[in-house]
Amino acid sequence: MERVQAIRGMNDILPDAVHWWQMVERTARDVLELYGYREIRTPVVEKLELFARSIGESTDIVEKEMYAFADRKGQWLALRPEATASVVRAFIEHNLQADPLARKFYTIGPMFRHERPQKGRYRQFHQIDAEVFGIDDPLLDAEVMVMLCDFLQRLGLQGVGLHINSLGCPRCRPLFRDDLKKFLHERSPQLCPDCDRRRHVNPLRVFDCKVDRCREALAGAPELVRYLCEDCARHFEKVRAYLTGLDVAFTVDPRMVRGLDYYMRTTFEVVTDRLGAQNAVGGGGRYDGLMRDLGGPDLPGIGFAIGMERLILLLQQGRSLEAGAPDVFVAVLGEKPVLEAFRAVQALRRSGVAVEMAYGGGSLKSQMRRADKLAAAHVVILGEEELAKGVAVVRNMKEKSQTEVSLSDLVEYFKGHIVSSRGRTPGFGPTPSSR
RNA sequence: GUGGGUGUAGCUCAAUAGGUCAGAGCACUGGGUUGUGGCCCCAGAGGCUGUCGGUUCGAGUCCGAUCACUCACCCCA
Repeated sequence: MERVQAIRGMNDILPDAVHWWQMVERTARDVLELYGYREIRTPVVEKLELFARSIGESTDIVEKEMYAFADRKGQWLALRPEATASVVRAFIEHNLQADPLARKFYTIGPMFRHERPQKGRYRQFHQIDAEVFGIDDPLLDAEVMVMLCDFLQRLGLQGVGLHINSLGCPRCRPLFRDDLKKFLHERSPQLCPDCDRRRHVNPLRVFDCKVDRCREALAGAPELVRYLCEDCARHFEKVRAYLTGLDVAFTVDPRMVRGLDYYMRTTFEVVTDRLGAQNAVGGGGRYDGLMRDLGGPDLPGIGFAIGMERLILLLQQGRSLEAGAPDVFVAVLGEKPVLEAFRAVQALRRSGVAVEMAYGGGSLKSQMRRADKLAAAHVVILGEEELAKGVAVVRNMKEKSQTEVSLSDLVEYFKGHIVSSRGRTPGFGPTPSSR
């Protein structure tokens, strides 16, 4: 029989990996809510037009990477390739500007892009996405980046850098664009075919080109920073000053351009050199004209997205997350203690201790083996002798020590002895709970 | 979308120049064992060698296609 397989580039996340996802999501929610962000959930499918208008008709995402299709009534829809457009759409649609609490949003979920799969790049991938509307103070730009760094640090992520740039605004960018076009026109013969095409549709993107020939040809090209209008220049300056003031390390990368048309002024990326070609772990920027362009109020906006697959790939390079192992394994010897053992197991579970037991009994040896395979931290042994005395033998598997504990004190005992709790990452220090 | 590499049990890998070739280790299940695990011993389960087609008396081994994975381009999170 031929078997049905998952779609190319769309992956199952198996139980072994799910712990990482939960840990990352939990940390993200903790941090985001600390900064005043509230969760919003929008549909995975939207009208195609929404993305065409926001991301840009001539971007690669819209031109050749979207999962677009007509539904049964012939309406053009698309699987969302990113989250910003949907969040902005929802904000406009529900008139959220009337709600003073509705300024900072986050959403976590799957995005879809039809690209050739590669390490850290999949057709269904997941993003943690944050958006803020209605504030144009550069203080916010800095805060957004500080939060991003805080989050990554909380996860213990190593080897990443923050790159920032300013793309100017509709007032100053056209000047630069024109000069750049002129420059590219002159250098046209030296450019690779891709760039020669790009210089017409989206000239800024030639800066992204990795072909040596192009990079050489670009030497002496006009630099965006020099074209920034007074407002943009001051804005950018303040962003940098705030970041420096908060001891956030960053690099100004004048050649960093983003692939979505809506970005302006501040843009930033968190990059790594440990993921091969997919070096961006997270990225975002300001998009002050977007909400107006989508038919809403003229409110500024800024946001970023983090690629969860990439993030988890990086985290897994560093260390292993021990999860799924029970804190305690209860071994029962003989028939009589079974009920008492079951009651103890339940009491422990209800107090937050993860407990497993041997179904079907068996020799102590076989139960110990079972406990070992499950990597239980402690084994509680309850046999007829112990039952008669009202105690249980508690063995610490790591230290190979054991003591007798009164059955009524078991819960108390483990509250003080559980070291590894679910979902925590060893070595990172405890993840503070939000409550 | 373009180019390179790979594809044998859950995992890591064997299988002389096409000819008992479908194997091993780990993991898994049961037992050795009615009171102290990780070792050891025994047994068991698990693959129509990614799939389809071709060459051949005969293909895991050669050829083609296809699918998947992977790396790079491209793109971006």
